[in-house]
Amino acid sequence: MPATIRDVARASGVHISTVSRTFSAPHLVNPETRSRVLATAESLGYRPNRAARALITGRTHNVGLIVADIANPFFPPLIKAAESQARQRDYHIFVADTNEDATAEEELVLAMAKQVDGVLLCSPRMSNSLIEQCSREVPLVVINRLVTGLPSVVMDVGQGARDAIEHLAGLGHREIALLGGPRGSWTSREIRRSALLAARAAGADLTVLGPNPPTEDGGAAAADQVRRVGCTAVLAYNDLMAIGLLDELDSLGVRVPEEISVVGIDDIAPSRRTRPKLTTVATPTAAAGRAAVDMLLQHDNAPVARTARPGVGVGAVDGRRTTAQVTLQTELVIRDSTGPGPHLPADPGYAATAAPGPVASYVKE
Amino acid sequence: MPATIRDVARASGVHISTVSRTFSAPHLVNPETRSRVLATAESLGYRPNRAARALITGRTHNVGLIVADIANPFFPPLIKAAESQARQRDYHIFVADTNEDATAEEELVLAMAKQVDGVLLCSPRMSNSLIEQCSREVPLVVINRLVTGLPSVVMDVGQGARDAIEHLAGLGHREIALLGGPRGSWTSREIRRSALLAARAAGADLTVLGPNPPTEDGGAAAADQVRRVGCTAVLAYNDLMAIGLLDELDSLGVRVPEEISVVGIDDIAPSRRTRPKLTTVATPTAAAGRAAVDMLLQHDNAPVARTARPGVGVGAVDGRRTTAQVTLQTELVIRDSTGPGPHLPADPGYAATAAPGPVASYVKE
DNA sequence: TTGAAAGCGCTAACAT
DNA sequence: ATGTTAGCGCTTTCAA
Repeated sequence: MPATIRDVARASGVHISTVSRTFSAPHLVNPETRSRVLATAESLGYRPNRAARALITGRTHNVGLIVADIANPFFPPLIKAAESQARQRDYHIFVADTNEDATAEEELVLAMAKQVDGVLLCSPRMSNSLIEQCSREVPLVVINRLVTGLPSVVMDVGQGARDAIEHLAGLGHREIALLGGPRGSWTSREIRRSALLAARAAGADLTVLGPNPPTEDGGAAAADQVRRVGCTAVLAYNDLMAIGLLDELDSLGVRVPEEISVVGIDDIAPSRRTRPKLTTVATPTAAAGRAAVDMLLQHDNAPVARTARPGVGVGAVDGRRTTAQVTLQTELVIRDSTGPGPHLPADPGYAATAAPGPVASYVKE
Repeated sequence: MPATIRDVARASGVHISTVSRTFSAPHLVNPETRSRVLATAESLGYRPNRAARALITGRTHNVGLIVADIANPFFPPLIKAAESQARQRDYHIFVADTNEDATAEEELVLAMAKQVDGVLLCSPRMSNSLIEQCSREVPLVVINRLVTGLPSVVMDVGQGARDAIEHLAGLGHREIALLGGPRGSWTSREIRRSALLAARAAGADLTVLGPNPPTEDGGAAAADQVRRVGCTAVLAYNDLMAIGLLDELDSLGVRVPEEISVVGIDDIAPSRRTRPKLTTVATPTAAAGRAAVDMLLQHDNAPVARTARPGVGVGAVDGRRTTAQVTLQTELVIRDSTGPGPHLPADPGYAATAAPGPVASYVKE
């Protein structure tokens, strides 16, 4: 039986609305009264019930975060950053996992809708039109997808894929395979689009494989295919797949980077410990989490259209959300899983860059 | 402006209480009326507002989960399992991160208290008495700590530490170091207690180092100390520290397991990819997450002491929570980071077990 | 089987 | 500066 606003009012000899003001509009209450109320509240262990408050203010001070797989090492840094940013602004965060299932996404958004002020939708697999539909139920910020009309945060994987392809082409690779990601992934399409363009520009052949599940197993399963297409370099949709591929190639006795070069995308923590260490495109996931929370809450400060009394107050404030789209830079991190290919020009400059060893150009975020 | 119960009542020509019953006590409403109400609700996209419902029922259908560090690979599988289990029972889960800061724990529990039906407190660093105090504000299930009077889920790290020490002693190690975990960790104390006992029984010396931060850096930082104490084997508080130690020993040119054997605890995903592959004690983290949710919700089915009308209903139901303590088994996973020590008996049986290579006895959960 | 009415804890317009 | 009052969306007695 936690203390309510009424208990505090009684114990400090004021009306409940004075107690209410003490917490939600302190400047409207006499300093002396305020400190008295605060003192009794403290002694009773009173804390305003946010759910009750939300019922009338329309602000829950909660945020939803939907990801494909909590245990995928790509997400925890993003979740952590989002949680931290939210808490700093006194928001709590619901986390949900779709298990890579597109149909679970809509259901989760709808289930959360009434309890949150907005939802961060991470790497969605559902269609754009369904996303738009969801956004009519609850404010949405989309991460890792560009949806016109909706605020979104994406990493520039297009640039990243281009950098990766150019890196490989510069090393003398002309036959490159792209391990595509899961169906429905905007990031996967973007990588593909950009990689194809870059390969053409560099005079290299790009064979697209997939779609594949974005897991180690997915990468491992693609190893056979990779060998069959006769490429000398591979760009994977993400590090997890690249790591799986690395493992499987090792089991098959294929040497990396001597026989095949491998590049990942994301720069998750384990990628620094593979043998050879993985060359990859670092994506600023923590920054993305923070940015998404900021975008959501920025608009969340404006009072919501609510009328405590019928006939009073305005109609629906047509939330003029500036639907900003934020693109965060990526960075190619050259480690040891990429080396010279068959067409390496006799240019000592390239050879030096290609030499195995930590020639990393690395910038975090 | 989402549809409310009133909109549905109006549109289907019944009183709001009938709509309410349709959702919370369907058997009390005429089948025909029910399907009509359901149909209009569906067409209006109506979903009961859980916060409003909670206000009167006292059940939020939310659960809090507090961990030390979301990005620590130990936690994501636990979070994922807990979330999945909770959702299956139609509960949502708040996740919060303390950043390994003991003082943040209490604040987080209190901040969540009103919005959840209970909190899962993971690997707490605060004192038992503070935990008990928190448990008066909100039902608690503690994970990775035994607190008398409170339901808790622990992994049997005592057994795990013993297995590890016996494994090392059996390999002929007599000088073993224990890399202690963070201050305030029950698990760390438990490992220490059990490892000391096992070492004595096996006739080995155990040097305890620490406390250390439970991170790769913490493990790396301890490498110097490890060399100075002149041990031939190390048991680390967790895999993260073991991995950091492995890296640092490699940089220092110390060969593992030839010069020093290393054992971790947890069996997090990256431990399968270290070179050499890490011998470790597997802890069933996913099972722990599920068990904790089950324990919390099991008691949560009983109606809460609430009176919709003054004078009616019973007083406080003195929640007779069966404060069960669940202990989950651990399992030693022998990989390649442990090998023969200086006192290895000339027993071919031991030698075989100690031979490098995957002699893994591995059982997941 | 359904309707009426009270109230969960809180905020906000209005009155004083 | 404080009190009064209505009501957020919902459940739950009680009466019909």
